Amino acid sequence: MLKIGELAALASVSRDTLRFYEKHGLITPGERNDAGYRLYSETDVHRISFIMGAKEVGFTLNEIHQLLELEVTKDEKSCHDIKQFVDAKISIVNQRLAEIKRIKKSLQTLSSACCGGDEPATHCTILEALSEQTN
Amino acid sequence: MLKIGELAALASVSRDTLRFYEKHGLITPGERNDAGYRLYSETDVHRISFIMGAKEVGFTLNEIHQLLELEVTKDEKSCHDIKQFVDAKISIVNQRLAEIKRIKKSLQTLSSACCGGDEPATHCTILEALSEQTN
DNA sequence: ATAAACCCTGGAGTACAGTCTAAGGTCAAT
DNA sequence: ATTGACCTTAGACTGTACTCCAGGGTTTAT
Ligand SMILES: [Zn+2]
Ligand SMILES: [Zn+2]
Ligand SMILES: [Zn+2]
Ligand SMILES: [Zn+2]
Repeated sequence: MLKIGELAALASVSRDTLRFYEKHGLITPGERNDAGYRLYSETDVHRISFIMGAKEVGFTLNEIHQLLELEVTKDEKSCHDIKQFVDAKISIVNQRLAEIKRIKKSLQTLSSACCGGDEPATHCTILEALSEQTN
Repeated sequence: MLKIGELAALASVSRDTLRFYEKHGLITPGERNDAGYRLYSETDVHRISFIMGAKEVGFTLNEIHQLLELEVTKDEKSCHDIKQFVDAKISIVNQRLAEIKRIKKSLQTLSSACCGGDEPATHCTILEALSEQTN
C-alpha cells in the first residue's frame, strides 16, 4: 500500500493531480489509514499507469473516463467496441489536424507575400490581407 | 456611426463578444450617445475586420493584441517586423502540428494492432498498450 | 522535544474565448 | 400607454487540466 506521495513519485505526477483525478472519478482509492491518509493498492497503480498511457496518446480526461469504463468491464466488451472508440478519437484528431494545416497554409501564404524589407510597413501585404473580409 | 447590434450583425459576432474585445483592449470605441450607447466609427469597423481576419488564420486574442499594435504604428515598423511576427506564429503552429501528428500515429498504431473482433476484450492489445509504462 | 516532511480539506486561481444572467434604461411602433 | 427590441453594467458560468493556498493534523528523524 502506497501513500499519495509515493504513488506521485512513482507516476511522476503531483499529489494534487492524484487528488484531482480522484475528485473527477478517475481513481478511487478505497482505503485510508488511521490518520485518514489515502492508501493505494496495486490496482490503483495500474489504473494510474493506464491514465498516463491514455494521456500520452492524446485522450482527454473525459475520454479517459470512458476508456476506464471499457477497461473495467472489458469482459463484457469486445475488441470491436474498444477499436471503435479509438477510431472515433482518430477522426477527431484528423479534424484538428486539418484545421491546423489550414492555418499553417494561410500563415505561409501571408508570410511569403510580404517583402520582409526594412522600409515602413505602411504597404505591408500581411496587414492588408488581415483586414480583408473573408465572409 | 453604428450601434453595437449593427456592428455585431455586420461582423457576424455577438454583442457580448464586442464588449469582451473592448474590455480586453482590442477595440476602443470612443463615442457614446446621450443614452450611453456605444457608437462605432469606420475605423472601428476596420479594426473588427482586422481582428476577424487574424482569428481566421489562427492568431490568439493575445497575439492579435500585439498585431494591432504593429498595425496602428505601422509607419514606424518595417515589413521585416511584421513578417517576423507571422513566422514566429508559424513555428508555434508547426509544434502543434508535430504533436498532433505524433498523437495520430500513436492512435493508428493502437487501432491497427487490435483485431476489432466480437470476442470479449480481455485480450485487447489497445487496453494492454495503454497501461504500459512509457517512462 | 522539536523541526522537517508528509498528509488532510475546501476553495481560489490560471489561461482561453467567450456566453449568460440579472436588473435596469431607451427607443420605435401600435 | 405599453409591448418588444435594443442598450447598459457587473459579475457568474462554461470546459480543460491542473496548481496553489490556508489552516489544520501526523510521522519521522535528530
Ligand atoms: Zn514590404
Ligand atoms: Zn510586409
Ligand atoms: Zn481482439
Ligand atoms: Zn482489441
